Amino acid sequence: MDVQNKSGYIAKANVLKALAHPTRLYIVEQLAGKECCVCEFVKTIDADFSTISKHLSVLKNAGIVQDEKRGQNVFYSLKVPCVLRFMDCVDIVIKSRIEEQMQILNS
Amino acid sequence: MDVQNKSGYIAKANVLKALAHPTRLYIVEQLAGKECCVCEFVKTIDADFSTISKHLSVLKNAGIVQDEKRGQNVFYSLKVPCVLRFMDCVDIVIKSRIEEQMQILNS
DNA sequence: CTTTTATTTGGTTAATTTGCCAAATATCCA
DNA sequence: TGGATATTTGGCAAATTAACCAAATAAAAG
Repeated sequence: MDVQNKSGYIAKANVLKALAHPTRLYIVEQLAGKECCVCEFVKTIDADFSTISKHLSVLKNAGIVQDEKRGQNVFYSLKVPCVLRFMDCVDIVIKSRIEEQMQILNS
Repeated sequence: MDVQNKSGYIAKANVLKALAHPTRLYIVEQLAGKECCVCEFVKTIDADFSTISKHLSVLKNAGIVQDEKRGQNVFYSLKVPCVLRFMDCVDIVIKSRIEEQMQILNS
């Protein structure tokens, strides 16, 4: 890994790091195709609202979501919808792991 | 996020977490289409070989790569090649962030 | 203009991750 | 067998991340 590429890998890793949290994955999935108000996440996620706000800001800083204030509320939406495609591949990884476990059990 | 889905999100996040490190991203890219010996990573990555070995084991435990010992060497290969598709979308996120910076500068 | 509601920010502590060193393992070669 | 090479594992200290509480900010309603 030569020096000029190193910062590139750091930048890429930071994007993935922003997604690599159960609550943030949930948020991103909820944002598939629609925008959501912070207030909705506060209702459905079992965590302090300040914690939820910080998760949203991690996603925003990573460039994955964008926000817009309207009245008292802040609405978040996906800025780069291709992140939703990650989920399919992640599911394949998990399924492949489960199949492996099954094979071990049946042998 | 109801309770039955919670562990699903944790599992998915763990897969992404395994990818969310510059060194591990580099490793995964190197494994695109070919297998690599640990010894090659030891040559090209500027870190202790024990550190590299641990990164490989993180990827292995996540189910992303597999290993095979042949003689003195251990060869790693991608088990779930679809992870390579992540890179394209990550690049889009980063590009979109850069374009945004440009617009701010030009306004 | 004071109060209420929605959200963000600051600060602290606990948990997790990372990287190095040293030691253990395993294979190969003399 | 004994030594050299390749890789993994254990352990520890430093760095990063996460969660909560309390306080700050901002818009809306009374």
